Amino acid sequence: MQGMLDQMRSRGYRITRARRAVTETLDTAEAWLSPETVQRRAQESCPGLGLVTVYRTLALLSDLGCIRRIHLEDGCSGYARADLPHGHHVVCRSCQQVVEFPGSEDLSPLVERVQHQTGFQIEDHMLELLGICPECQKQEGS
Amino acid sequence: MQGMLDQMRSRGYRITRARRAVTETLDTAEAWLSPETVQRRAQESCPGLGLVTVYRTLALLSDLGCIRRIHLEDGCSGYARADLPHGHHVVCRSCQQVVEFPGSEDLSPLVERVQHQTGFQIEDHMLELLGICPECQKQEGS
DNA sequence: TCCTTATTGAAAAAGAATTTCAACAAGAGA
DNA sequence: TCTCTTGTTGAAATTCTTTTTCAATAAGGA
Repeated sequence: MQGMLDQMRSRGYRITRARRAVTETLDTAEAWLSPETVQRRAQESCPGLGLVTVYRTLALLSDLGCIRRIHLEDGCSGYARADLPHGHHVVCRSCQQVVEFPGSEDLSPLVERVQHQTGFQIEDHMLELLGICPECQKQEGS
Repeated sequence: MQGMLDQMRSRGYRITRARRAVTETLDTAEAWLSPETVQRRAQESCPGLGLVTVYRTLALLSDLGCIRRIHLEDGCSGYARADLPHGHHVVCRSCQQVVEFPGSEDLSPLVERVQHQTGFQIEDHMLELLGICPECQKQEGS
């Protein structure tokens, strides 16, 4: 979290109350958050925080690579902390919990194959795993 | 394409001029299409086709598994034909061309690993490769 | 503490997707 | 082929989301 604010600072962005609140909210969240949820939670430490500022800060943090958009069937406007430069997320379908996992060496053979078969020059990939987190598994069992 | 219409029919949906046009548009497209683009193209065989109907038909085809949403950095409202039950797409960054490639045996080790490390019960995944298609590579060269 | 200027919030605007509803047409049955 | 039922359509209105504009504010260097 210090990391996020530091990155902002080092790139010349000012550290405001609003940015601090949004950043902290995302940094301490276990789950992916919608802009509205970010606003609601961040308002606890920054009363009156506007949704516009939330959107702007989300864009900023996203540009800095500090957070990453979560893509789901029904909407892709959620965000979660991104600690790893080339990380991906496992997402819980029932409670929105997210856990990041590192890279994708495992993908190399696949990328190679597709590159060959399609002739595409592959430069990037997006990967996301969907499932049920341990906590929700327990609840389902009962 | 007959396939898409057949699926609709067999599930009791009526085959209308509008649905025929939207379905054909998506079936013959080389690239992913936005709802607006679908409308524009489909209107050639179905004049006056409304955007509302396009949205409805996209939702229907998506439910039937005939098309799949394309996820990109800046927006996820594109759709492309999905022939393979568990296929994924390679997407060209410069011209939006898409090619489907089959499954993900390659992913099993990764899924296993993440399952172990996080305790998540992983049920599904989304994967998309991004790059430059052969045609656009040539143009870049010149 | 002062001053410059990036940042903020409110309102307005723009954009995307959904709901409502009367008119229409697909297609089963006569 | 004609009729009738009912699913489907398009237009308008509505809702929801995101972006732009702009005057007021506050961050942080001098």
